[in-house]
Amino acid sequence: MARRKKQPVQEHRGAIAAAAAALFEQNGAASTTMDDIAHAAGYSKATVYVYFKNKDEIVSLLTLESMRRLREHLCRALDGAQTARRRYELICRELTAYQAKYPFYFKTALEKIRLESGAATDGGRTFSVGEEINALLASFLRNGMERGELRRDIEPFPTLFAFWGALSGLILLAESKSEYIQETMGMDRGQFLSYGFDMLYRGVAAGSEGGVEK
Amino acid sequence: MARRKKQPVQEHRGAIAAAAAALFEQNGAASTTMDDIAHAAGYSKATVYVYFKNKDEIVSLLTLESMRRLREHLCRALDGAQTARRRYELICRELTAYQAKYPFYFKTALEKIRLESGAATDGGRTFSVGEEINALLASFLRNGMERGELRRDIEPFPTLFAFWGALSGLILLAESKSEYIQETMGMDRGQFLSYGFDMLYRGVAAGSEGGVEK
Amino acid sequence: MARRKKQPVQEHRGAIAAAAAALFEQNGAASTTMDDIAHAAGYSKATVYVYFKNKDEIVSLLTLESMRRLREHLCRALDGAQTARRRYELICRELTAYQAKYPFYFKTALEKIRLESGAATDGGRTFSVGEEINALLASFLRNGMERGELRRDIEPFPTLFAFWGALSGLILLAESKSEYIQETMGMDRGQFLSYGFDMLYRGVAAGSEGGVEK
Amino acid sequence: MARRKKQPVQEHRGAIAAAAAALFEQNGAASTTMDDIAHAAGYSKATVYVYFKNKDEIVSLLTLESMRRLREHLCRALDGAQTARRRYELICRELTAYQAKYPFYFKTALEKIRLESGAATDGGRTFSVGEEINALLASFLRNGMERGELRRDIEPFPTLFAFWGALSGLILLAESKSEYIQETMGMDRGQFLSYGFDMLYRGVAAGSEGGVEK
DNA sequence: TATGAATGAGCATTCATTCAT
DNA sequence: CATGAATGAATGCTCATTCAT
Repeated sequence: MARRKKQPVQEHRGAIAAAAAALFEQNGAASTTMDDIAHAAGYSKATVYVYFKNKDEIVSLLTLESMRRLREHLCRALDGAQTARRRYELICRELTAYQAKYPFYFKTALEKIRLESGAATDGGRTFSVGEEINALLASFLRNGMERGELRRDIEPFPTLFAFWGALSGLILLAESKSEYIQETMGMDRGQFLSYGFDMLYRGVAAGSEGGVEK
Repeated sequence: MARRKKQPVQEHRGAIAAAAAALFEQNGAASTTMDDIAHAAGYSKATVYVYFKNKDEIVSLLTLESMRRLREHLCRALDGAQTARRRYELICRELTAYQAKYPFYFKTALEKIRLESGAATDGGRTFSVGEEINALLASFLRNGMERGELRRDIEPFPTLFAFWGALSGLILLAESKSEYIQETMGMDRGQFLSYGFDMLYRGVAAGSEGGVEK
Repeated sequence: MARRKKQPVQEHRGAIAAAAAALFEQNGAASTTMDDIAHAAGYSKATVYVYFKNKDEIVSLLTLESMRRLREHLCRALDGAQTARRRYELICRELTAYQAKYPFYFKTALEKIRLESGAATDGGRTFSVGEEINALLASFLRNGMERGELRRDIEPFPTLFAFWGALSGLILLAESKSEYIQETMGMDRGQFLSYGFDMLYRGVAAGSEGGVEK
Repeated sequence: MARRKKQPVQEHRGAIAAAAAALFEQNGAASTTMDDIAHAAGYSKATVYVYFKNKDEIVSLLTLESMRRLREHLCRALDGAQTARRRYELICRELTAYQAKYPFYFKTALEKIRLESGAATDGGRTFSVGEEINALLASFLRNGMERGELRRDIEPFPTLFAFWGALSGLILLAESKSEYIQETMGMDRGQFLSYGFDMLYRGVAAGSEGGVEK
């Protein structure tokens, strides 16, 4: 009896969250007002407060969602192939696609991954998802090492983090400067990213072993 | 006549900018009010508006300054050594030091480098400095290739950009998650960054040539 | 037919009023929201509006109730003894006890007694109860005069009102400053009130007659 | 130089406070909005915030002022006569006049006197003034006892407090029910108050000694 | 009757910006 | 040139009240 009525709540939350996501995408979360969100969602501001306690709660929900979506994308990538090389390509492809589809979500997820240690944004679930993503990538690295495709002297965790930093920086730059890149190098975003992804991969690929002395 | 009067103007602008920079560093630009800046600089708020049209103009100037400072740091790095490997190390060291000293400036510069194509932030000068930095790094890459230290099949511009993206992402992540890194891997920020820098370098170092087939 | 249906209505109103009273007691009427009341009463907010037109109506009802309760307490006091002195003591005891038990109700009743001439709070019934209380106390005074315990030159109504004002002020002060009183005079609330009650009584007791010339 | 400019600030504060006091008088402090105050004072809401940090600051200032004014009135009363009886009359007259002139201030002062132990409303100064008022009245009582006009068995502090409670209750009731009093007893406020003041005085006057046995 | 749902009208507070002097 | 003074426009958030079902 109670259940039947509670369904719509999630729909309303979803509608509001969707409107908010779109606005956040355009102007950032800070510059988006509750009024904007309410109006975009077709509700009054007071109604938004019926479904969300806070502006923060909206942001948190969006963050959590973006993290989960990212995790799904990565899971799919790892499941789609066996070789490390191929898996890496899929990871990059998924990340790129995800960024293209949900730029705000992507940015948010990255930021959260960078800062997750902060207060529990959505009951700590965001943090957990971040950990899961880390675990996913760590297993990818370990598997690649075992297969002999990746260098044996790399340490999974530092490598993983370094990769995260480098990959996210790369993708973000590719997005914000795609026009510039197109003009000065005649490459579209995808080509540039492929180039960058390759470069990063070479840093961990087995063939590079011992190649560089300090 | 005009010159003589313009000198003090620059001094006032400088004093205000310095005060603003310090505040931005601590609380971020958004959370710093014009009141804060005026007070910290020892001027009245209205006076700040005599020297800067906008809050934005202050931010832009600071951005330009941060870009210039960054350029100086990089120049010093390239001048400090001959081998590509050593130069790379110096670049990384300078970047790390710069980030440690002026985290806000660093972030700003990176963001600007990523987004500079936007409106003329300070008369287009910011853009120019960005171009200079790019040129600087391009020459570093080319020189390294000529010396045989770097792979001959890399293309300077895409590589350069990919490097920027990756490096900035790496440094930013190292900063925002230094605590987490320390706890989970027992590495301090410097060690983690060294590890990441090495990884990135291997992607362009000569020894890796042919090591990876697609 | 009408009667049978109206019974439950009173029960609902009672339940809501009870919940409201408890909340008002804790946080005051202004800080208590209709949501709070509805939730505490186990109804939906809209249902509360079925039984009460207004928040004000709830407050009014509670006021009426508090007046009635006060009247009962006073009746009991007057019935409990014959001498004026003893009756006075009982009145004071009842008032003090009532204030201790229902501070909000007490305050409300006093305020209403002071202001009742205002708009008809609950159909004028509150006013009537106030009148009854006045009559009760007037009869107490008259009886005391007849018995020779109270001064013969006092006029019942002005005395009665003056007593109300003085007594309520005394009790309210005793409550709000009980801590301060304890600290500075080493008296607890009850002792202080006894002292004050005695003081007031001396102003009307027979023995004081002629004692003061203007 | 700085001084000359700071004068107007006090004037603005004064104007705002005056407007606020008038509004508080009518609708109470809680129901008066900053908008109301600003509008009544002829300023914009933002300007009010230039001169007062908070709504609370306005309330606090008004409270302090009302306490000080009350203290002045009482000082004047004590200075105006030598006999306790006459002094008492002057105190009552001053209080009545003060209440008639500044009903809100009066109410506020009484409330503060009742609750002063709370947080420092205006730098603790409000509390101090309250203490001074208490000291003033205590000296009045002691002096009256020494002169043989007041009972020797009264204890200054409890008596003082009891008097405060009773007097304030009396005056407040006289004000809020003046119409009712007029109608039912044919007395105006002043007459009623005189009557009540006399009644209270008899409770402490020397002649009443021993008149009442328990 | 009972209520889930929705909201209009506010509210205290902030801040970048303007302008007369 | 420098500034004291003033403010319009928001902003996140609250709550009594209404209404269709």
